[in-house]
Amino acid sequence: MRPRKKTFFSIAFARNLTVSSRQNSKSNPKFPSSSPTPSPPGLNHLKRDHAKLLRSGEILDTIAAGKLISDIAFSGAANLGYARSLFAWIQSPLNTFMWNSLIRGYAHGDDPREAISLYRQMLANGYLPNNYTFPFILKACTRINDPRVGLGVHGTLIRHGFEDFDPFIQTSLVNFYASCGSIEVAQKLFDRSPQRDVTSWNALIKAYIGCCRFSDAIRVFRLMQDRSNARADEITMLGVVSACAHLGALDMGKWVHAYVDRSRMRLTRNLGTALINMYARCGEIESASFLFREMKDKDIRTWSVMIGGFALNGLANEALDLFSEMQSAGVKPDSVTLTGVLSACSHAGLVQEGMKLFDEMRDLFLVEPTIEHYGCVVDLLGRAGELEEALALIKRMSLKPDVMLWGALLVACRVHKNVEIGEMVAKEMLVLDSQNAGAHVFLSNVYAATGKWDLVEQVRSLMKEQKIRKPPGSSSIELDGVVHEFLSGDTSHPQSDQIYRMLNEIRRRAGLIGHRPATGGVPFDIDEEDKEVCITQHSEKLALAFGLLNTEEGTVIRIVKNLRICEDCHSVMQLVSEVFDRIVVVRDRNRFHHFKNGSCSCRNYW
DNA sequence: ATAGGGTTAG
Repeated sequence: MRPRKKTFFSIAFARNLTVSSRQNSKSNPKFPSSSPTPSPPGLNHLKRDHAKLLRSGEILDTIAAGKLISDIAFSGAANLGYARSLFAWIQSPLNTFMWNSLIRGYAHGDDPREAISLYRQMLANGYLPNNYTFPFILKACTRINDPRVGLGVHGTLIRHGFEDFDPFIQTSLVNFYASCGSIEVAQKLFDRSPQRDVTSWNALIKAYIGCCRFSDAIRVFRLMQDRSNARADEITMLGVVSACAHLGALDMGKWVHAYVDRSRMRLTRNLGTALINMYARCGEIESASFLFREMKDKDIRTWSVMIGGFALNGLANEALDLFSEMQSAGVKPDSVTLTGVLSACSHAGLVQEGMKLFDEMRDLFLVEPTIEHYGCVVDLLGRAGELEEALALIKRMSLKPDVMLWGALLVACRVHKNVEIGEMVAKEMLVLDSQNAGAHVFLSNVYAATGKWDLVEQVRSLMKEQKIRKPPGSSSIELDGVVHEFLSGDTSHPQSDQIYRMLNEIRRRAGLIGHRPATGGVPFDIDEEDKEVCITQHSEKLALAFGLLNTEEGTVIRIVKNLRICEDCHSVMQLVSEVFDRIVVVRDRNRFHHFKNGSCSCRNYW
């Protein structure tokens, strides 16, 4: 704003602004509008409107003043202080619309708690909330980490008679309950919603994704197709594609891709990116790459997803090449991109490249290393056997190590069978999280492997006492669009007898060419999974047998596992790929293993 | 005069 154009009122108000706005409180208190920091976008225009209303006297008109407050409050979080001081200045009676406008602004801003405090003031001052108030305030409630406030708001809206008739409020409630983990309540409220349009369905799909119930998210999508007139839109598809990606459900994912084409939905940048991610997370890296090349406008996410996809599939060189290409294209890598590149290095054992990137992050890419980046590097060093170096890195970093970071080192200690560091790391983890199942299982396995049976008993009884259970190994495999899930030692599947017969057959044929199980007699055995279930019944083996039983010869068998694949399963998969002449693709917690002709794409480095 | 749903990560 040029100084000459300033009106008396805008200057007067700009002063007022410095009192209430945190942003400007550090700049020159006398002439904030001439301070070198640029005004938030649109502020000058709003100040002009404000000045005009003051000159004409229209500021006394409730509707005009309300509109101005609303415009300012929603013009960006930085202007909220301005809106609030105008609100405080208003002489004419306030109204619900003005309160709503401010609450909306704060609900979407940096400090949603302030929306709640305004809402309370509103009620305390005798203003009645209306149907618009509740979506705003519930938005704020989903963003703070305290369900009690939202529960209270729900109570208030019931008292005011707003429950079960307004679809906007109903959807806001679905989001709120989903945000605090009450998916059942969210589902019930959805069921009671009077009209379910595409937004209501999208909210429910997102609710299931939020609690990792991906199959249910897809089930909801199917219900939406079959039982409602709501037409899926781009946001629906983003959710469904994401669910397929998490599940590794390739057939479903392909179907969704075809659906997008068939319904002539535009393949937007977001949807394209989501589909690339889906293909990459289903192990179809060629399809991912093809789609990536097809896409005209890519953003940082598109690049990051593709780089991360190569990393996940163990294609480190492709990831690094694409990283260079991205920079040549003038796209600045962000924190997520670097996570992808570092994990590519870690999966391929490219220690020097990875360390170089890590050292350059701050200065060259202007990305401050986060605990996630440290996680990649600990993984990189640890997997390469440089456990001391990884430990030293954790010790000298300025961030406080979390359980995940120690966990990365623990995994490396297990792989390299390092008891000393491993024991120390497990104990560090238990300090941060005394209930951590992984650390307990590690210790118990270490003590068992080294014959310290009294200590084994101690850990075991402690776990039993505190009801600490490691999540069981689980593998899923998709057949004709249905995802079948197997737990370790599972006998609940209708085909269970056949599956176990097939497992015997696999063992017999593997034995013929010299395979011996990688445990029992092995002196040092500290796998990720509990020893309660025999490794011959690991979930990925059950899924493999199920796949062999139910698919034609030559069909690729795709398995997704929730934990890391164990050594014995890995070698069985290799053997099956040779003996049964099948391509087997396993996505474990960490990465892909593509088995073909008796060997694995990870080259036994994982 | 105002409302609800958004893809990436160890």
